[in-house]
Amino acid sequence: MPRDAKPITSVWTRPHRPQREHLTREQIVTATIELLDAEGVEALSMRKLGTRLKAGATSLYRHVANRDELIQLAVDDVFGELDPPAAATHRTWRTAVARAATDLRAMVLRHPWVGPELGQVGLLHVGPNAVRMTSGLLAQFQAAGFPAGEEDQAAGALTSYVVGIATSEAAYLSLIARSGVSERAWLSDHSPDFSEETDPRQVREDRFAYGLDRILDGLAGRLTPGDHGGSRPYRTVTSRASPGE
Amino acid sequence: MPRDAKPITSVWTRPHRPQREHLTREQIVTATIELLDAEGVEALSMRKLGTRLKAGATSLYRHVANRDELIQLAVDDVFGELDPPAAATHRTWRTAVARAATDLRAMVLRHPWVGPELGQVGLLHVGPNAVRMTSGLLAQFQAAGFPAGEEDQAAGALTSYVVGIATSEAAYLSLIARSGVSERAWLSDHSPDFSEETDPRQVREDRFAYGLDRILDGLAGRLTPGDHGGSRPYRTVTSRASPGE
DNA sequence: CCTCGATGCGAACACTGTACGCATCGAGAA
DNA sequence: TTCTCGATGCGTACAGTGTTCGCATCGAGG
Repeated sequence: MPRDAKPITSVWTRPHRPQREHLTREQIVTATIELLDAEGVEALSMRKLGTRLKAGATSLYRHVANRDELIQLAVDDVFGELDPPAAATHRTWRTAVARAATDLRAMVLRHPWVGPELGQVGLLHVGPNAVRMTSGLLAQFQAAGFPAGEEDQAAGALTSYVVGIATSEAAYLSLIARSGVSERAWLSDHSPDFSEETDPRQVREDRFAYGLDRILDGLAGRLTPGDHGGSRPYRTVTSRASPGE
Repeated sequence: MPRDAKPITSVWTRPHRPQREHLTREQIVTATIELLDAEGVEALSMRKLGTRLKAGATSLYRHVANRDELIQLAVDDVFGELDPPAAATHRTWRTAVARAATDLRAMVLRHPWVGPELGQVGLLHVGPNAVRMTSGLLAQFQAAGFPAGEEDQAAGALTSYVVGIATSEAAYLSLIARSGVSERAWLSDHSPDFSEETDPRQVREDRFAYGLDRILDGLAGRLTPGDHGGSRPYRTVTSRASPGE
């Protein structure tokens, strides 16, 4: 023990009680999600998060490598809110898939920051909860009896649509929320042809349901009753020169 | 003029030549897009942008209000790369729409930062170029002869899918690019079942085409030859308790 | 009781967006 | 020509960021 120590603070002013109940990764992630939900991703700072947890900012780094990693953890955590997609059969696949899609949309709307974040990190390398969700969905398409190797593409198409529309919905809602008025008030201010009678929330839900049903229609066309795994070509129109990458 | 001025730098050291060819908003936006394409949205800083333009960082604020506004301008600018969707008829709508979708995907892949940014700001309030694109698409659906009031939802469903899948594709590609290896090498390292013969780019294009064709199939189901504007109910499966908002 | 790894955290560093005020410009007025 | 005045460039400064480092303190195991 070096004796040339020169304590500026006396022994008595020095804090003594336990520095802190130990932090947990779970606690941190939970607090992160709260903060993200409340103030958005730009407003998330390690120091703010620290004080919210009654801890020093740099203490968080004992449990989490990065701000980025922290956000990834938060993303995967909210995927845990979705209960694993129900098992389906050839007869019930459509309802099951529609339900999973609706749940996913609701989750993205509950956490408006999730959409953009998914777009920065990709859906695959997100974490166990996200994986559980996507593979559950895949299982539903397999149970539906899609041609071999096509289940992937079907599931991917569906999630792309859901995440895409829900993300833009969430952005729109956050924009309105930040302006402080109700959606209805905002619409009658900004949209010339908006009837006071229509329920904007219902409109959004109908839009979502419309697209969802069209996709399910299109996918159903790849199924014939009793056809389990036959192979037909599916390219009809598309495919052109490849985009610059 | 106060005479208590105390110039530290002598008159001779003071710069004299024209401070700068005047900056333009266009120049700034172009440089912004270059920087965003090259290094991503996190790496965009006003100072870096300034030096790249051989200008002081704070000079930019004479032409642009915000970093955020700057990014919005960049987003709208890249929408200008898309030529306005071609006019379509009842017979040609499918090819026309497919082409617009493919172009949009290519644009998002060229500028990987666009997807997430769209998810933060919403597609509508982005700018004239984006508006031109969406209304061009809408016109194609109108020409196709969709039931009245349904063109909106059709166009929205399609763009949601395209933006959704292209954004996640772009994120995946950026991830690989940052790791420094080719997509093929990355896949054979990270994906257990990956045959060396398959062309990963083709796979992605097929996935995109598959989903696109399914949506177009589903939408086509709402059209009957000669049916221009009749009204049928479209809800089949969906609609449940509304999500928490 | 002592030791030692795990944990908390204050201080510091490099960097960010941006407000402010001054210096300088160039076009039009006198 | 000379003067003026709005537009433009930019140096400085401030509050805030993520993250590293090293020390202080803890609590479990010998």
